Amino acid sequence: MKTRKRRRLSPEERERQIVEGAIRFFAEVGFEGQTRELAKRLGITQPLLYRYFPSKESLIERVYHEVYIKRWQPHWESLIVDRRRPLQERLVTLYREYTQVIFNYEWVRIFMFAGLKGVNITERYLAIVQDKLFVPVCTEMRELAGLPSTAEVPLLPEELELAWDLHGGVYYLAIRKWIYNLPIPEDLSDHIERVVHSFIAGTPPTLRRLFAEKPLRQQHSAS
Amino acid sequence: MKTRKRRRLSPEERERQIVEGAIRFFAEVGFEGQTRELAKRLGITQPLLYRYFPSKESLIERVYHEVYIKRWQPHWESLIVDRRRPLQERLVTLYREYTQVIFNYEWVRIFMFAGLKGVNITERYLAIVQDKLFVPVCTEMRELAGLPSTAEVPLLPEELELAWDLHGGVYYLAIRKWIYNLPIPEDLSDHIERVVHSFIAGTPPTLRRLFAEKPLRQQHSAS
DNA sequence: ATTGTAATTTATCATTTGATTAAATTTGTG
DNA sequence: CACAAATTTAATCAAATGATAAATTACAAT
Repeated sequence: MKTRKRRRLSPEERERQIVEGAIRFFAEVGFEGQTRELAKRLGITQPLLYRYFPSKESLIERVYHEVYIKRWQPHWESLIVDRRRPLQERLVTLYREYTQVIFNYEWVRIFMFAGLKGVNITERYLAIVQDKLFVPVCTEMRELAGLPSTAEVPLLPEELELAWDLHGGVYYLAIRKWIYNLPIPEDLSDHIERVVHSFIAGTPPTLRRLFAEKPLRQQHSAS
Repeated sequence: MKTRKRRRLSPEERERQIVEGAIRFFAEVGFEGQTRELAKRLGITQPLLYRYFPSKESLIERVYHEVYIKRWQPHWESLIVDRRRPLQERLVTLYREYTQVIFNYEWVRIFMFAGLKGVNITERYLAIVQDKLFVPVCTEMRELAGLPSTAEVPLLPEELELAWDLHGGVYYLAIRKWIYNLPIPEDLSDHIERVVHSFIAGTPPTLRRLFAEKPLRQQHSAS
C-alpha cells in the first residue's frame, strides 16, 4: 500500500510518540488491543515497541502515569481554600479547570477500562480526589452553612456524599458522551455554573438539617 | 483435580444455566473473556457451549437480551403518568423499582462493557429510557410547575437534561460501587427519597426561569 | 438389563498474540 | 564519506483462542 519512508527519531521523540499513540489506541479499543495493531497505527513495526518498553504491561503503566498522575494540578487544592474569593466562584473555577483536564475521550475511556479491569489506579486516583478536593470543599461548605468547623466536628460520610453527588452529576455527562456516544449540551461551562449554583444554594440547608438530626455523635465517643 | 461426574441436563435447563453463567462471567471479565474459562466455571467443556450457541457472539447477544430487554418493566411507563398519586410518590416508587432492576453487578458492568465496545445496545436502551421514562417525567414536571403542557409547547432539550441529571446522580452511585469498587451509602432507598425530593423542589423554579427566558421559541417557527 | 438417542467429552485445527532474536538496512550527523 | 544507532525484515516460539468433528456416555424407554 503506502509504506512511507522510514523515519529516524531520537529515542526521546520516539518514546513520546509511542506513548501518545498508545493513549489514543488503548482509549479506543481497551487494553486488549494488540501490539501489532498499535504499531501499525504508529507507522512502525511491532518489535520496535519492545525496544522502548519491555512489555505491553509496562507501556500500559506508562499510559496511566501520563494521563492520571501527570495531569493532576496541585493548585486546585489551594484554589478551593482561598477565602479571598467567594466560594461559588472558587467552585466554578475549580470545575471548569478540572473538566478541562478530564473531559476528553482518552481520560474518560481509559479510566473506565481501568476500573472494569480492577486496576487499582482508579481507586488510588479517586482517593486523592476525595482527600484533596471533596474534603476541602466540604470544609468550606461547613463555613458557608455557619456550622462548626471540621476541626471541631469531623466530617460526616453524608457530607462527603453531597460532594460526590455534585461530581457524579457532572461526570455522568462525560460518560454519556464518550462511552454511550450520546449528545450532551454544548456549553459545559454554563452547565457547571448552574450545578454549582444549585449546590451552593441547596447544600447548606441540607447540612443544617443533617446536623440537627445527629447532634451528639462525636461527644459521646470522646469522653 | 475433581472432575465431577458428567451430568446430563435437558437442553432447556442447560441453556439457561449457560446463559446465567455467561452473564456472571462476562460481567466480571468483559466480552474478551474466553469460552474455555466460561466453560470451566460452568463445570462443562468448551465445545458444549457451541452446541447451544453457534458462536460466542450469539451468546453475547443473548446476554444483552436477557439483561436489558427482558428485565424492562412496561408498567414503569404507566406509573409515571398516574395522576391519582402525588408526583413525588410516583418518582420515588419509579426509582426504587428501577434501581431494584439495574443496581447489580451484572447490569452495570455489562452495560459499561457494551458501551465501551460501541455495541448499539446501550444507545438503543437509553433511547427507550429517554422516550418512556424521561419524557413522561418531564411532562409531569410541566404540570407540577404550572406551565403549558407538552402538547402546547414541545419539550425543550434543557428540560430533558434535568431528568438526565437526576438519573446520572443516582446511576453514578452504581458506577462507584461496581466499577470503581468504592463504598457507597448503605441505604439506597433513603438516598432516592432525598434526591427525588430535591428534584421536585428544585426543578419547577428552574423550569419557570427557563420558560421566561425563551418565551416565543415555538410560535415563530409555527407561523 | 438392554438399547438407542442425544447430551457431553476428547482431540484437534487454524489463527491470533505477546514476546524474542539475529541480521540486514537506512538515516542523519560529524 | 563514514559510521553509529535507529529501524526494519524475517523468522520464530509458546501459549491462547474460537471453532469443529468424531468418539463416548448418561439416562429414559422398553
